[in-house]
Amino acid sequence: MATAAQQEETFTIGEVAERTGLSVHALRYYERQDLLIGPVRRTSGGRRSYTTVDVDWLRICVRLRESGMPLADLTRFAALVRRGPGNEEDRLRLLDEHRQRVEAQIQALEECRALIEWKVGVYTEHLRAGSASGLWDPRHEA
Amino acid sequence: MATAAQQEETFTIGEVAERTGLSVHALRYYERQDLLIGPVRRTSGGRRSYTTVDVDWLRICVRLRESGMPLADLTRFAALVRRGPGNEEDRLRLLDEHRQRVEAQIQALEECRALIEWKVGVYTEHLRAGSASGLWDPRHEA
DNA sequence: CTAGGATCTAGAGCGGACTCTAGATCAAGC
DNA sequence: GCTTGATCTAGAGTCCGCTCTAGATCCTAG
Repeated sequence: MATAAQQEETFTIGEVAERTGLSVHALRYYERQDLLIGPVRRTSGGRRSYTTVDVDWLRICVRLRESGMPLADLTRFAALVRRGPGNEEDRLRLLDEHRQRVEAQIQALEECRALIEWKVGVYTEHLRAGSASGLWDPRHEA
Repeated sequence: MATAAQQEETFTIGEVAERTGLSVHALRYYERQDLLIGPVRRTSGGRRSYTTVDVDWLRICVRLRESGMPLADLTRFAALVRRGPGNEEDRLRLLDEHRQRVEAQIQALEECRALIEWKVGVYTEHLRAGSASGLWDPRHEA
């Protein structure tokens, strides 16, 4: 059965590192920080054996981290998921708060981009108009 | 003369903190890191006396920092400005590199926002459809 | 059987950006 | 003159998110 086969698919820490972009160090660190949804299985020899569920979750973590969610929040979110159904409002609240932060960030970045574009324009103009003449007052520019 | 008066306008470190949103500690720190365009004047008593030029520059710094420019880059940029005309290409390059990073960041944030919105949708739907029944398998959700 | 690389644990170290402390000095109001 | 609050310096401390180390163990290929 394809379904059964898929459920059994496991990965070493190195493979997970490849698939998520995290380092093996970071993966162990994340685990210590309790931000996986379940305890990671181990092989007979004591090596970590990750499932596709773990990998998917970690990929989400990576995205959320990239967008500035602190590890502590991810840990809280993981705890909610781990606890199972019944706290969806809490999860929703966490996500929604983060969405607001993300939107604020986008806003701020766009303003900054406008500032940069304006400055780039100023410099370009200066360069075009008077590259040879040193007639600017350093006090009035930045 | 309004112009002369404006040029003479000075601020204490506390006032600059208010106007830029930086803490007085951060302001002194920034100065140690050489990211002001000129040496800050001092009053007879040894207190810092900032000019409007300083404040404007610091506001730009704040924006660039908010968008993720490292202090080290700001220091380099300040050094270029301090050195005066003749290195506009360098400044342009610095800004342009940063603009690219900002754009990449916006991109990443927007992808993340999409992910969050999707997740929020999933949860909302779950809540609407089956808040009373505990029929989800924790292994298949996050 | 053995050599190599991947993995293990516990814990130390690091880089960035501040933040805070201590002890002294300065400045404005009473 | 005195108190109170802002500022000064030098340097230590903090927080975050990893990263790296050491020394041991496991496993796969030859």
